[in-house]
Amino acid sequence: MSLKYAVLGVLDARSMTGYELSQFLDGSTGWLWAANHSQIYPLLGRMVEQGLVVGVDDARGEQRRTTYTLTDAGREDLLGWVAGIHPPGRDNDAFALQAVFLDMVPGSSAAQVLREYAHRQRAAADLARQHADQLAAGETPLIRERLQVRPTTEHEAITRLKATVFAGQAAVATARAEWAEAMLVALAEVGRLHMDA
Amino acid sequence: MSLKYAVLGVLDARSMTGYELSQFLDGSTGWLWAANHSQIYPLLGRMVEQGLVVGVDDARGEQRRTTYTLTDAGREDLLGWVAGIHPPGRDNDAFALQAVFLDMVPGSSAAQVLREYAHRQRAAADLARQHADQLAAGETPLIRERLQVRPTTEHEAITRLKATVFAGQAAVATARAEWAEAMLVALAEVGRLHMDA
DNA sequence: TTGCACATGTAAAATGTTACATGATTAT
DNA sequence: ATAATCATGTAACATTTTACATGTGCAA
Repeated sequence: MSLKYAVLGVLDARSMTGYELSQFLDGSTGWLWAANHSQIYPLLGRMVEQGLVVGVDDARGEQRRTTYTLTDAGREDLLGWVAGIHPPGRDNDAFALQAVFLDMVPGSSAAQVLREYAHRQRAAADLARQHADQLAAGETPLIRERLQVRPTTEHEAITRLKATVFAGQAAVATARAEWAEAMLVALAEVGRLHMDA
Repeated sequence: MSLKYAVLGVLDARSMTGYELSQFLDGSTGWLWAANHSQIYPLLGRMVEQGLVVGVDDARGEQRRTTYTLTDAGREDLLGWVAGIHPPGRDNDAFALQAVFLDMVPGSSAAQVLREYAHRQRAAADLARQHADQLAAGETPLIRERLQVRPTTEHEAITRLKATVFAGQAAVATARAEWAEAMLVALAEVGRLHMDA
């Protein structure tokens, strides 16, 4: 269900083609929801059927393409979801699972796993912090479009709230990195559980 | 793939029936991987075929049941996975997605969503902290069985590492709760974005 | 005797990933 | 010309959730 609202939420800022949407959601942008284009194209079709978006054929030369725009019904659906309280999704964490068995393997392997994870989480935290800063400066690809339809008096509040979301993501990623680093410290202090040689 | 290793990892501590396993993984225990019994029974069948576990028929009266035990091949598979570095899984976070659109709805709704989330994360953090404490005291359902097959000199190191895993989970959940609380503060400071009346 | 815990499965649907497939446009 | 980017889809597979389905053992 969340993918649907990720799409509606992006289209609320501005109309896009399926291709633009799939780039936005392809994971490399560090945005909040990642999905493949193979999920997005069929979903857009279903959403058109449901009247949540309209697709306007907008060919450039021979290159066919469709630009999707949020309808009032789509916006209503989005607002209902955003205001609602939803049951928590699964929070299965593959790293935690691996970490709890790390005492079974040589200390050098365990340390490698932990360092790699910590490194990735630090990188994720940096990305999120950058995003928060860009948002606060009004430099993200969508924030200007979003603000255009809102009263100027609200602009500061809106950017502040959105920036807090990404700052929070950064804080969580940092907590995760510190977690792995705490395990590295524990590993070093107690000495190698298994001889490496 | 992770479910497979969650099962192997539990069976490494002690043999269990499918029912016991599915209770262990049913989410209410606050363990690291949750799954339904409808996933576990077929998986156990496949794992028997692959020689990772053996199932011993162990009927109690007329009540049929099968107890599964890790094989050497199963343990080897587990150790290989634990020592390896794996690509990060999806970290799509439905709360973050909802949070970034919270400026679109009345402040009272937004505040409710944030309070509910913060409350849940505090509860999750408490559970993880409790688990860490129980682990350190050797009181979790599996830690004693696990330690039985390990030299006494390693016991402290093993429990310390495992406790750190759950302490880390608690820290991450706390970071998430603080995230939501930071958004509540931002919401209050900038005033209601929408009039509630 | 009724309900709960034990015990094991299958089926259908939703969701997500990887691979396959095609063609147009633009920059080098 | 040729490679990268734009643009849109389908197919196969894996994973997860929800529902359906059955039967035993035990305690109130």
